[in-house]
Amino acid sequence: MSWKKIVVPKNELNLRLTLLGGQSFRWKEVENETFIGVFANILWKLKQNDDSLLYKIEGETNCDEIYLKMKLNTTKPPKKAKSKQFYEDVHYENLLRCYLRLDVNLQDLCQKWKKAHPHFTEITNLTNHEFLGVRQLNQAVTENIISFICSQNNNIKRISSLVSKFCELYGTKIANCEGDDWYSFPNIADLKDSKMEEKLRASSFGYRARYIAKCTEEIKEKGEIEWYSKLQNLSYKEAHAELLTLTGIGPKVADCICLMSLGHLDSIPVDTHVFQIAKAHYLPSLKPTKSISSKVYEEIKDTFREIYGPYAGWAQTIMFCADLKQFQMPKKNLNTEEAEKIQQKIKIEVKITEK
DNA sequence: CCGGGCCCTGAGCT
DNA sequence: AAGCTCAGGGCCC
Repeated sequence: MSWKKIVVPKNELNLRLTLLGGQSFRWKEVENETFIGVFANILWKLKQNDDSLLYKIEGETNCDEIYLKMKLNTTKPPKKAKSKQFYEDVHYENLLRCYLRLDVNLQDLCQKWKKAHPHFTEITNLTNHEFLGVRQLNQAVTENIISFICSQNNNIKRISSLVSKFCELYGTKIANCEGDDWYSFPNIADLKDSKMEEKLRASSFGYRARYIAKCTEEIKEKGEIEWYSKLQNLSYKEAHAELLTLTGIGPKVADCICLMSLGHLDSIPVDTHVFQIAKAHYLPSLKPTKSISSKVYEEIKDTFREIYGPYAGWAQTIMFCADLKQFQMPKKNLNTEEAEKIQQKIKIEVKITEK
């Protein structure tokens, strides 16, 4: 298959930050500006040029029906297609549009957010606007849950290795590409394994092994897709409360799941990092503590929601990404003169946006 | 409610 | 070189 394209201006999409910024842990940069990874049981290669997103299918197993049903409200791609090729292209393009939420106009949202609070203007200017292209991915629920159980007390690099280990253990091999074997992310039905906890411990999941083993069992009992669909249709608050009943899922991970795979885009995952951002720019009265109390947690969520509105979670993802160490501009490159110029520019823009 | 100790692991620092 | 802290938390008391 050759490269196919979807027209998307560059300011609507920053592929690297979107795929590698800690939302999903399944993407890898294989060569300059080309990314490879799996969703919906399909192995994708993605890259960008000036006005388009380019994609190429490197392999697939049976398409993930749960993903299709939950996200596109169908179990099969449409059959009216003129030819097989046409039918496939429409199918893949729809999936990719869905995964990247290309139906949402991000530039419009960013304009609103800039007006909503000077901090948003500040980070986008300081980082040369590249973070405005960070999109909120629409991920598979099971993958999202397990990935973020792995994320606790952990860093992106190790989370990625745990997630890919999990797929090797329980997923189906899709293809070998660029020297790596790529596997599907298993659904709950693929996880019939009474020895899961000890296997995961042996693969260095640590105490998360027990959480994953219990949690997946609990999801099975709740009915997996029926339960997921219910969570999608509930209000954010109700869905969040339901998720807290699962072993290994606390307030922060529940918010990640609401935001990243259940379509509750006003959900704000508050971790230590977001706490720091909140303290620095929104709630200076916050006192530094070792753990975030539920009262403070709610206060931070409410504050962001009030300022940024129904897509507040997406705004938070952009702020989080801009704050991630691995994406920060090296400060050495900015001499004081340049830094001052930028500061001046921000002040002017802030004044404009305040009006 | 709140705060603290504990849980696994590996990287980075001292 | 061993020991420390820290990293997108959660559970239990």
